[in-house]
Amino acid sequence: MRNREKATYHARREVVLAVARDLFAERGYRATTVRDIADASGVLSGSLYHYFDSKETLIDEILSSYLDELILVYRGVVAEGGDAQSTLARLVAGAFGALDRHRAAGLVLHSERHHLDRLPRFAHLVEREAEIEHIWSAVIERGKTSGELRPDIDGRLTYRFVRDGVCAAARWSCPATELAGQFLALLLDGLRG
Amino acid sequence: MRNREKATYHARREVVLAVARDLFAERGYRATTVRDIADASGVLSGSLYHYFDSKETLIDEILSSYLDELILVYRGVVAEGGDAQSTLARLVAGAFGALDRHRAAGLVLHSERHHLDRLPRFAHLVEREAEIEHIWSAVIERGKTSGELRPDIDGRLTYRFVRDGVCAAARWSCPATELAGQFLALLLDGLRG
Amino acid sequence: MRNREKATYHARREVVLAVARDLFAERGYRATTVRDIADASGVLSGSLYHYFDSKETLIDEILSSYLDELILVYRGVVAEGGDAQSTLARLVAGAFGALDRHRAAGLVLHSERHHLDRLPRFAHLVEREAEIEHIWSAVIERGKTSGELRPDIDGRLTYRFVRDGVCAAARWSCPATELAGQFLALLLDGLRG
Amino acid sequence: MRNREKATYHARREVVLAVARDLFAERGYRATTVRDIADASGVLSGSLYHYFDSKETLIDEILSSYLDELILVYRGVVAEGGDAQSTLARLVAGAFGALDRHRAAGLVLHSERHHLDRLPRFAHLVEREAEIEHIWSAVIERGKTSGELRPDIDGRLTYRFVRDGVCAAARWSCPATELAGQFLALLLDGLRG
DNA sequence: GATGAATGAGGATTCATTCAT
DNA sequence: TATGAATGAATCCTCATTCAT
Repeated sequence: MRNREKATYHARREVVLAVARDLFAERGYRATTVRDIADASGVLSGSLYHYFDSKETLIDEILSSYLDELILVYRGVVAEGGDAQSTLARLVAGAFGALDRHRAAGLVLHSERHHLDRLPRFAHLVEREAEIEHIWSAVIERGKTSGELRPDIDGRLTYRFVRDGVCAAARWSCPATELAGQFLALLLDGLRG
Repeated sequence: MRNREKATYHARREVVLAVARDLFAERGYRATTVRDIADASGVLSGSLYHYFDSKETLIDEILSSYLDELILVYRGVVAEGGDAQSTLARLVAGAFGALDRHRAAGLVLHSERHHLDRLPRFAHLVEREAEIEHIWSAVIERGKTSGELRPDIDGRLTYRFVRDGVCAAARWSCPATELAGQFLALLLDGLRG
Repeated sequence: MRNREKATYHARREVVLAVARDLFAERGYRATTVRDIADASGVLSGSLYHYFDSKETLIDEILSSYLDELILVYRGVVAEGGDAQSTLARLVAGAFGALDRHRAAGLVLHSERHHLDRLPRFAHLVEREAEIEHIWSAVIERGKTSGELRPDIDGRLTYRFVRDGVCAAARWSCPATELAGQFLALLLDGLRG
Repeated sequence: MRNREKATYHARREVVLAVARDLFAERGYRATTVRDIADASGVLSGSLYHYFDSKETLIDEILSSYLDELILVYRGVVAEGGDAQSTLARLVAGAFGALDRHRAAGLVLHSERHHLDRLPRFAHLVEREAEIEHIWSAVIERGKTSGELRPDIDGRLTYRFVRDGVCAAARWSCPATELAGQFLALLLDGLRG
């Protein structure tokens, strides 16, 4: 039956994707071979190409779905309104929440962003990250203008610290909410409190 | 003359090392081939092996000299004494100072630490990083005990944020001292100031 | 069909193995390149790695199957019982029989045993050869005790002469049974008869 | 002074030759690199080429001096006359005596004869070995004709067993005279005595 | 003579991808 | 749709030999 076939196809595609996610997270994108993924998925390497055009398509889907969610969440946070501080709080919470659901993507992005960014294939990653950076920077700059946040700290720089700190956190085994809490505390009030 | 030859050898070795540093920084360790380095150094690939046993030796030397300096600097900072806040200030300054002189090492460590850590060849990196982590954690914990620093933030987690933030900063084109200043301000007092 | 595919795979694997056997026999193990084997097998060099993990695996399989058969044959001979002389006769016959079916293995072992024995990968060869040496020595020593064989000749030394003589014989174009006959006559009664 | 220089040159040449002998014996010809020899000789690799045209020249000299001596000894033995048995006894003694002074040559010849024989460069080895084989065969055939030796054993085959047995013996740590004695006893009267 | 850096062809191995079945 | 053998370019590394100094 047509539907059953479609469902099967989709189910297997998801299995492969999930396996790839795990392996990329564990070993890194480049260190994981297509055959590794096929073996761990219970299919043969040739069959992978029924589901995905290439290894790049695979990681692209993993990364894109992370960035898509991230952008969606961030846009939602900003749309909700509120002062800069509470917005930042919700951005941080959103960041760790998304990371929790896309650990592999966070890890790969953290480890291999530089490498991937050089490939034309992944130009759209750069664009998406630029939008994210813009959202954060805008919030911070608004806080500086309103006097909520100190004026002597660069928004873009701060975002970068945040971005890398969040991704790095994917490597640590610690509940997302706890990480988010500590991170926010540090970000807003610093070690001196 | 003997001395001249030695000097030439050393000079060319340094050229190769510098070229490797640049390429590793730009493209990443794995994405840079031995031939890339040879080409850019103006020698044939086989000639590289006069200077370095292997590609791993090359990156090892780059990373080790960074971590060696880092440990030296950090030990000096701690030995100088002072309260936790001033110690942290000097640790941050030291971190950015060392990074400035070892940009490639910082970048590689940031991007490929996960991959390198899995190779037995680089077990010593893990050890060295553990010592560094210990130094930082101890300072933070001391500050918490003395009341200088807030007690609700985990020292090890904080160090990890710092470590990744600093390494990530190697990718940004911004003077080290400015980065250090912003970073320290953020670390101690947070965005709210 | 599944079976057909398996059969094809196996058949081609055997082709590669046979080609490797011939080339190793003709040129020696080290002097034969993986590409030589691939070319002579009608595949590309990369394809060899579907069938064999490495060049070492290839020679290992060739040598192991020889030694396995040799040990099986020798154990059978000893289990059959009989006096020392008749046992020796059957050992010699068995040696030349196995050599006839594993000429390449005999040649490689003869020419490159010293080299291979130094590689950890081939430690098991040493063990297997030790067992073979033990079987032969035991038979000779038993003959000396029973008075069938002269007491002034060292069993281990004799076995070594036999081993190298047999392997060397693989290089000569002469029917195995004739070789075995001449060899046994020489071994038991010497040139003087 | 001219003589002094010549003497020095000759002395160093001998050192290199001796070192090469030892390394070839220990590791085999192909497994020993020119640099290994240079290092162990206390010269630099480039300097080796003042003394020897090539690695092949080096092994050639080692092998040739062995075969030269062997031929000289064998010719002397035959020229001395005597019956076939005593001639054989002196041939065996001569073989082990020469082997004792040229262990490396014996080992290399044993392990890599097949490989070297394929190179045009070493065609003369084949010729020299043919002469040696001729000498031995002639003695054995003479013994068969005179009735001293049994007529059913092929002379050439016997010589081959001897040749390989002797070379193989170079690998065993056992005094040459003892080896010669055991070998001769086995050769003439066999295990049955 | 002596040096030792430089050469460059050639070695084994890997792996994303293709395609006939 | 699924298979899995085949591809072939690319990778790191080796080493006998040369040659400017």
